[in-house]
Amino acid sequence: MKLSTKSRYAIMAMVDLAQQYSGSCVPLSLIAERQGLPLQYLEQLFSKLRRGNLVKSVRGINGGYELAREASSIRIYDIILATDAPVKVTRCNSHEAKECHASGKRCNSHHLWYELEHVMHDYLIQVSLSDVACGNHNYPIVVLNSKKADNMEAA
Amino acid sequence: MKLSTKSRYAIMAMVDLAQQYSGSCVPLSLIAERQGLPLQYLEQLFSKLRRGNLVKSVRGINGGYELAREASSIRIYDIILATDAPVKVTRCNSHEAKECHASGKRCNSHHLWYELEHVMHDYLIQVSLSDVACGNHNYPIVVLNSKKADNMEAA
DNA sequence: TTAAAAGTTGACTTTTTTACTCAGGTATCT
DNA sequence: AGATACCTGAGTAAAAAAGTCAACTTTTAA
Repeated sequence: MKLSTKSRYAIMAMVDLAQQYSGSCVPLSLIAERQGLPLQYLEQLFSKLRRGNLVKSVRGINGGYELAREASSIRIYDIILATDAPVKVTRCNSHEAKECHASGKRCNSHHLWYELEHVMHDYLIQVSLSDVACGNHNYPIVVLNSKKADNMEAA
Repeated sequence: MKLSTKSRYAIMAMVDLAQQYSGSCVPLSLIAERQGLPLQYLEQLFSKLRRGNLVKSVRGINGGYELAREASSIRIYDIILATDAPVKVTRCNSHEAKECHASGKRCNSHHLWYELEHVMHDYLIQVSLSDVACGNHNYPIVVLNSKKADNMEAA
């Protein structure tokens, strides 16, 4: 149950970018050095981040990267989505039930993974890049609607 | 961002066991057939489940497995813990900061993963085997304390 | 009491994924 | 022009996951 380094490195680099940015763009070589990440691996990741419209690149001398929009409007989930596969916990696809059970039906624990994915997604979508860059602590808790439905009308 | 099949198979098998049990124990070969899982792989997993005190084994002819206690008191997290590594999303260990950043300090997104792990753990600890076996839907939501702290006093 | 059924174990192998590296190319500024 | 930095795709070595093999133990029904 591990996340790949792709997203982790990408987030480290994006946080670094958000913290260091001060008007002019930042070359990847600086980020790689500061964060201790392989430069050429970062280049791959930023290629994806650019295609995902999360960063803008400036070529040529004194070139580099800058955030495409404000850090507070970039969700952590956006970064993961751009650099890694979407949040899928198992290989049983939430919509289609192929590969899920030999019979073609859904496996008996299908819904469990669906809800776990939802929980992860729900958290990652609420946290922004600026939250992480500023070191905000969010103290998340998971509320089950079936158990604690008193003062909540969530779906 | 995927969970290994170890936990997934183990949970499928445990759900099957919880659903099929009716007084006498159930041989693994039946579970393997019903769920379409490799028998000898299941044997490995049940060996761990037994060491984790989640199932009891009965040897000899007409032998098999049964739950060690009521399905409602077995948490999904227990099954994952017994068969797989604990819920760790990245390789930066929540307590020690080794491997986290080349400098030896914590990486800049350390806390994010800590909270994500917490969210997953918080969900998986609240759902029981019987919930899954009975097909209960729990509609979990994630509440951030910093944003929606109005009517909650959670830690 | 013996043979078959089922659990138990550890080592081994195959496959897939991860985490990079390499080599070359392109755009841009000085 | 040439240095700097972005950009891209292919290739690769190491690690992990997924599954297999073989041998062994316990128990019970015949």
